[in-house]
Amino acid sequence: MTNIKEIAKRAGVSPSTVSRALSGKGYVSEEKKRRVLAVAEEFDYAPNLNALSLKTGITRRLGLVAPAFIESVSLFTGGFVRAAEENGYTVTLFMTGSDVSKEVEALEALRRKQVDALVFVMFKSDLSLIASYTKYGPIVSWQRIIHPNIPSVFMNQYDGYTIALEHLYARGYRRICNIYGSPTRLNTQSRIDAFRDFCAKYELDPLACPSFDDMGNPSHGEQMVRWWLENGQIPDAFATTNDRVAAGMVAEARRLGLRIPEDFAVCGFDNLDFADMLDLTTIHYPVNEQAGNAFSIIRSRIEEIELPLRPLKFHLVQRSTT
Amino acid sequence: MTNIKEIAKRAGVSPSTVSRALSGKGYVSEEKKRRVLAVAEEFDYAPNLNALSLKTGITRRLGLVAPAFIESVSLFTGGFVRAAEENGYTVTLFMTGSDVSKEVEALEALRRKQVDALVFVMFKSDLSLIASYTKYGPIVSWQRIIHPNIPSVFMNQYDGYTIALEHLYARGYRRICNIYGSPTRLNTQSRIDAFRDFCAKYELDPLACPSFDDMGNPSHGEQMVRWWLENGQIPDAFATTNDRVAAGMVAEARRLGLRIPEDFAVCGFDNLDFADMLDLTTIHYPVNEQAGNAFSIIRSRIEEIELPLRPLKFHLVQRSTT
DNA sequence: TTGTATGCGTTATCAT
DNA sequence: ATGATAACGCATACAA
Repeated sequence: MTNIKEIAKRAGVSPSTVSRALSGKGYVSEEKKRRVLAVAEEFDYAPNLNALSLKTGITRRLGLVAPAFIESVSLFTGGFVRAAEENGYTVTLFMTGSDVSKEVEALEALRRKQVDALVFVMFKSDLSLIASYTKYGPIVSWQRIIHPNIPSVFMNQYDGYTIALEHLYARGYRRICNIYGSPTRLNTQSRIDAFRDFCAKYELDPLACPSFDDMGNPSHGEQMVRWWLENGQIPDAFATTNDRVAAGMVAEARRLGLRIPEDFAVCGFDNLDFADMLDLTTIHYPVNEQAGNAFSIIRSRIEEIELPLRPLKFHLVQRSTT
Repeated sequence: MTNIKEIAKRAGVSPSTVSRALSGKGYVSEEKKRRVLAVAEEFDYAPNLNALSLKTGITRRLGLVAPAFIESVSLFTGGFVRAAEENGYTVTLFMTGSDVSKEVEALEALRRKQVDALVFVMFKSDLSLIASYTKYGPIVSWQRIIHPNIPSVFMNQYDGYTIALEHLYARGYRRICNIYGSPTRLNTQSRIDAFRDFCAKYELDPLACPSFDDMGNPSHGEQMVRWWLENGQIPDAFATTNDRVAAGMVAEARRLGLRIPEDFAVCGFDNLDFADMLDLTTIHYPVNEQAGNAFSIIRSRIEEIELPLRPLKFHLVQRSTT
């Protein structure tokens, strides 16, 4: 509504003086400063951020790109928004539904200067496509990738998965069945490596139980329980790709009258909210801290400063399913 | 980087012709249009949205204000973002942690034209404070309030709660204990009314069991189970304020070796994701649709058009806890 | 159909 | 210490 020129007229000074008085940059006499501030107050002045963005080329807005706002994505979003707001940035959402064309829209928003930088929580586009937009602003990824221009705040799940396996071993389980996620993900490969090394260490047969790929939903967990019943009930423990699969197993086992951990143990991964409600043993994945690091990387690039990253560690949360 | 003036020079036309060619508004010959488009493509032209916002006074950005991004808030956010993006709007997040000063920051963002409108998912500020910002743009609320300038997309929970009570009655429960949320919320009052009318209809004594106020977390649910054990085990069913409290009850009952629904029944409210995993009977609350309506109200005000709102209905989701 | 000129609100540069 | 002026990138009223 009311702009700097208006305030200048009312206060009997020039627009530049008003600008200086309000921003605190540059010289301005105490008397005029007081007058300007009073007039600005009186006429309900508020700076127009679009003009500022145009002038400076900086929006202090960051884009967050995710397929949907469920569970761990929400957790990441919360952590990222908190870090951003603490430092005077604002976060704009881009929800893709795993649709590549929507991902491009987010990239275009960066190109058109709607945001200063982007964080991709999860994506499907070719890495090279995303990388071609880094010339418009910093881009970081949560999803584990390796690219010279796109830092990723991933954690190597080798360590976390090893914690799960060691825990199961310590509890006496020897016939462990692995339920993996997407085989194309680097994290899946890390888990496979962890299991191989674990078996070698304790001289277990890695092929004693079959493994399963591409699991991720509660329904997959339910499926696994039925598989267990119908195929000799061999495994005495399941190490799962995430808490959702584990939750599906727990729910289905209960419906079928099976007892956990007596019939078989289940270990989740992530430690989402509902893991507590289901009393699920799981591996805590510090999503909040990863989000904070994602922001720090972005900020350090935008403001050209060095910022420390918080070290990240998995840990076991033991509950009643093991 | 490259702007309209630059393209104009390269294409041998005036900036306004470029503007017209790119926007499709106004007359421009086919030949020049082709030339301009080719040059724009070649020089990687992208319009600067900040300049556009400054010029037009419209950002096509909406602010969403919420305390944190957990559970039903995430659900609402997802629905709102989807609706917004489908219509060419973008959503910026303001996370308040229930801190009033953070809510003011969101209001200020509206005043400073960083966003065109705001939706308050939940808030603590005085309604009059929020209302004083409606002169800067539309503001709508999910939280149930009544104010002439701030539409709310609430649903009257009288209906939903009645569905829960009728279901419990039909399943044979007669000693129903109400676990309410914050007593200052209008929705709590609606539920109290629903229970009163329900008791009258079936000639039940409304005071047969005590009611509880201000519950909301799983820990409150755990507390309720212990209360039940220590105080004569009177109620045969609990109608809870939300799924989180219900989940706490289910988890604690399991730990204590109680059987649900034999020892007592539990009915949740909301039908969040984990309700399915816990096999919780609950009342489905169409959050997505409410978010869509919130967006429609905002859009109708911004674009000054009439938009229909989707009718909303609760329904029962019967699972194994009743 | 096209081009010129102006303004959106702000800040930075440069005189004064 | 202060003010005039230009510039950020775009759209549009108006003239041609």
